Amino acid sequence: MTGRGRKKGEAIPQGVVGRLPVYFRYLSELAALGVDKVSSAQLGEALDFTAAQIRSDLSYFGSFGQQGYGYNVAELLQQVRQILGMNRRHSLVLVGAGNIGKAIGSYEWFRAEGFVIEAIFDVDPHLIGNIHGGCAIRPVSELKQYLLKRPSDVGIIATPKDAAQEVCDVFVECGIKGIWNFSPAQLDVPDDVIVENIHLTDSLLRLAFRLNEREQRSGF
Amino acid sequence: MTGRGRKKGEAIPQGVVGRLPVYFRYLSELAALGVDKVSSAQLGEALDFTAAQIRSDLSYFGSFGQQGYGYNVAELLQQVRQILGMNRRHSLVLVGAGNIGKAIGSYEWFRAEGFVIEAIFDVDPHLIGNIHGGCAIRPVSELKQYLLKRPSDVGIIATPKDAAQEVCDVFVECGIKGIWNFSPAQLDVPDDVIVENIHLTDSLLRLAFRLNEREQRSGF
DNA sequence: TAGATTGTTAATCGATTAACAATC
DNA sequence: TAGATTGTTAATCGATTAACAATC
Repeated sequence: MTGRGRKKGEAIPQGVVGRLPVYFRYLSELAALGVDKVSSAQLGEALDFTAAQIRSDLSYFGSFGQQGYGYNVAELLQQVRQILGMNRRHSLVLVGAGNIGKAIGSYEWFRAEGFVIEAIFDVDPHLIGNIHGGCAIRPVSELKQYLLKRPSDVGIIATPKDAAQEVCDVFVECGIKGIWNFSPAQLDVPDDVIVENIHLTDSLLRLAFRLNEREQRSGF
Repeated sequence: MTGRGRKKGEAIPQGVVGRLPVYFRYLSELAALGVDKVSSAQLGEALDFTAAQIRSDLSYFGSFGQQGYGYNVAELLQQVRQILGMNRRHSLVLVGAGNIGKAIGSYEWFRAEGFVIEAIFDVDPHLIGNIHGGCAIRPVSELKQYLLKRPSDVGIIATPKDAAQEVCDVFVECGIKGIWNFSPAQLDVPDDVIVENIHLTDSLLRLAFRLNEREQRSGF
């Protein structure tokens, strides 16, 4: 029931962390379709991983399958949820109510999974007071004061690059430990603060690189 | 001048591809600040990589530095641009004019770097004809016919999950070789088509996982 | 020249995979 | 029971790093 118990305390490799949400996403789909069992071989086939890798990944956290049967979809999904820390509510604050901010703020899935945006901030005086996803937009000058009264789990940065580090500093000062950064800035934070970046430009450039590589390969 | 020439033809490892845009981003910053030289040690310090890794990454593509000096920023930036395939124009079509679509469409940096959105499509009849970033929004029913007349390098999927595969299939059918996917769908494409995903939910879940892990470590 | 830093090799480290005993 | 599939070990593979000769 404990799986790879000997590894307790060891950090989980990046690769594993990266695949867990993929497992979650696919198991959710299977559950929604009413599928009730799945084997590591089937998961691997669908997600383009090897079966061994999936079993090895899961074994960092426990033993969730049954020999000769595979995994119960609902149960494994619940376990993955647990592993990802989804079984508690997370409070988020969002800074930046431009297009990206609005996109994030209106993603219903987040709220449904317990990631609740509690407040939205922006510098633009024209936006202040507007309601978005049930939240009034507040002036960013009040961010610090707000956070000191109502601590938050995650701070979202959806500002232009130039404002990003400044906002980040306020987050850190107010005790936020998780930052979700949509700006192209490379944020500087203390060791105990976790930053997850969505760098759109990096993503597009990786695509451009691979397109280019592909052309060289076939083109001539 | 050729660097690791012996490796010609070998595929470039994922890790290297992932770091190239980071180099590009930082070199752009240095160039904007007027810095004219940089060593692998300084790059490593700033970006949290080892100096050896940076030199090793670059050596896949050539020899761009000088012993005892380091790298000329402007020159290395130009080389990285070249490596990433940024020295040519890319045409993009965008499907989905919701918040995310609008965010992408209004990102000036893309256009400035030669990634030009040529057309925007949506299903919503209310949006048809609206101008966004210089583009009229067209009905998605015309997507195929449009692409057959005006081939495009990259197709962007900014639709809800349910429409994603369908749009993807049209892209593939019309010869698009690069797909930038913002939907949570796991797209099914032929081997010669490159998909670059921006999975917001995966990103948030990685953050949640690491926050959770952090708490276990320190919390008790 | 002396000092600095590259590009590359060899050594190390870590992640993936194949194989299989355990067992449902 | 026979067949299937797990969790885990050992082998393999690949990526990172340390070290250094080359040289600006």
